[in-house]
Amino acid sequence: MPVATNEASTAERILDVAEGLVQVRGFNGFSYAHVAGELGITKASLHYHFPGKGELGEALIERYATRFADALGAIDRDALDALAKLHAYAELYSGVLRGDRMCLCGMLAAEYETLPEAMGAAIVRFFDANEAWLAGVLDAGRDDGSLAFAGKSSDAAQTILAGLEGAMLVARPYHAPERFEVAADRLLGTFAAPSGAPNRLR
Amino acid sequence: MPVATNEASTAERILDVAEGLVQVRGFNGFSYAHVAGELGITKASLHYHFPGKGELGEALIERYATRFADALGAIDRDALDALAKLHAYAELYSGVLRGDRMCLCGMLAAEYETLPEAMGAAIVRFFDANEAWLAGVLDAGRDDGSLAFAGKSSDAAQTILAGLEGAMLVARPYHAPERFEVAADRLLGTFAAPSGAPNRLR
DNA sequence: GTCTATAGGCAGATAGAC
DNA sequence: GTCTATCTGCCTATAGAC
Repeated sequence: MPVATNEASTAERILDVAEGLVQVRGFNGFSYAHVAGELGITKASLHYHFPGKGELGEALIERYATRFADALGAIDRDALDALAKLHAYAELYSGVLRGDRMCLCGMLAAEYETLPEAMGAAIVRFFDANEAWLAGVLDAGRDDGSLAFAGKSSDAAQTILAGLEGAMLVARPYHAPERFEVAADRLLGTFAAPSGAPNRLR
Repeated sequence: MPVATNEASTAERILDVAEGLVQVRGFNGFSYAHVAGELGITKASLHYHFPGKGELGEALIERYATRFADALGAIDRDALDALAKLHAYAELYSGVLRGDRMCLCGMLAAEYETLPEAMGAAIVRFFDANEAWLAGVLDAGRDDGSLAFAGKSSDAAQTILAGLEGAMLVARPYHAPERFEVAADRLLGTFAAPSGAPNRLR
């Protein structure tokens, strides 16, 4: 069992730097030289930890998806009402954008056609997991009357995911995170029940 | 004055091929070699028409924006009601996606941080023009009662643009254009006036 | 685990012949 | 306008010493 320490492992630090680079510049816009330079090690050392760029990319998505799933679990544990959960979800994106970054998987979705198959599959799994969580929140909210919307919750979940990813995408060229907030609030506002309070009769 | 002909000029054919490559693979995912190969000419010839990749990129956005503006003008001339105009606007995106392409400027927005300044500025102008047109349609629709929404029309326009760009971005990894339709219809549905008919009292 | 050294390929770009 | 030939630089990746 490894001893607990404040120092992150080299592999973790590589992932940290690479993650930032991909979220800002894209998978085709960063290189081993970028990562090695920022870490003060050589390109050859990177290949010891991640044999190729594809494997590094897979590890990046894997870790990002796990961290995201943990954040969704934390939102669930806070026992907020459905609308507050949706806003907490949007706040996750907001934090990413304030770091001048795009969602990792949103960025990779743009480059999808140039990526190794394994990375593409991992991206789809990330979106699926997010939509499943959103659909659960939407169903619960409609059941207790705190949310109001027509149609399938899975369709609504797709709309929310797409809206938030798009809001990040468009906000970045403006260097204006508030553009994201405006679009996110509007989007989520369309799901609030008219009364504003849960309907206790259902 | 040049004689009219069915043959596109070499510069135009370069733009055609490069446009497709950027919309599928991104600006950092295509090369002069790709374009030259598909056209059956050499890389050196490309440099005669476009001195550098940056200039080619600028020309790409310029032409794309002009074509988009023309399409918006055509929608205006069809004298549809506001909601129909919004759906016609979404249909523009739909057509791009059915060609397995991302919106050119949506793709470039992801890569924004790696692009020459002139390209970045042109991308912002594209988004600005789209939002201005959308805001005009939204204002007109609210005035004649065919649309209903709260807040500033410019904020609503941002939400629509972001939602459609995001819906394209997320739909592509699924190779499922219908995912776009679902999100787009839901998004635009939130702007329809409750009665469905124009309010003649305003 | 990290290094030096290097391979082999592809990138964007230029000079100059035709 | 398009070509051949070439340059320089960066890319991913590997071999092998320490």
